[in-house]
Amino acid sequence: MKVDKELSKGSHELILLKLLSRKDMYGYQLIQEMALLSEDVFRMSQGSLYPFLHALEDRGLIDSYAQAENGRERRYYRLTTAGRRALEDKEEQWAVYVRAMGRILRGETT
Amino acid sequence: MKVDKELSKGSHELILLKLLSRKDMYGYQLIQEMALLSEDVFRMSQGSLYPFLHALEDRGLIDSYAQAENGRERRYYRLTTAGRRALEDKEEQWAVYVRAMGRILRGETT
DNA sequence: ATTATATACCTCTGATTCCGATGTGTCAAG
DNA sequence: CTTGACACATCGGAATCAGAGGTATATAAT
Repeated sequence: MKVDKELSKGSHELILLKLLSRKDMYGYQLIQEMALLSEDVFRMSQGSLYPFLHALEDRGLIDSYAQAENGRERRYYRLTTAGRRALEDKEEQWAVYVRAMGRILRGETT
Repeated sequence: MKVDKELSKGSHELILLKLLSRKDMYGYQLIQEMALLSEDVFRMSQGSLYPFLHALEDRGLIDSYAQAENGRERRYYRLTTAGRRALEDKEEQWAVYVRAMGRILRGETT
């Protein structure tokens, strides 16, 4: 099942930072892993991914290095220290967000 | 705590439909209830809300009626049958979305 | 050989979503 | 008689994202 993109939008940063926190990855690979892990709920397009990665790099949350593998040039992205901090922050925000939605959906008064 | 708006964006439709499924409400009231129930995690601005409500009305998910209360004119919004269906759909999508994010954050291979 | 497919990178443009700023007017409290 | 909470609304800009398009290589199929 695919959810409306308005929902999955906005979680891209958290997802990418999280994936990169486990191992360095290149763009194409990030798209595949994201789809695999989420069971196809998150399918980020290349047109979204690459500008996004460049922006994260500009903000200093990730950096990158080129590496040739079986003749193909790949650009690997790696989480920086600032990126690791940003990830922690995002994960906490995610938890807060989910709890808040839970309260609304269950209709609790507190 | 307030989460980055990129996260809370996209949940507006689900939240509004859910609130209206419990009782008819007017715009200002929706903003207040949303903030109260979410403990200030979701603070929708008027500049977002009213165009949003009009759009939901155009799509037939809600309708509205004016009602005067202590001299003040209020426009109450009410969920339609189509709106109720949309809400069910959105709630299911929300569950799918949260599960998928959970898998990614926990790093499960399946 | 050649064609198709998967891999791998990238940019540009438009659509959509949302918020801040701004505007109108009412009511109650000081 | 002014300030602040209430209540409605529009407009313009900022940000996010996907689709369409472009380049190029490796491999499998025909």
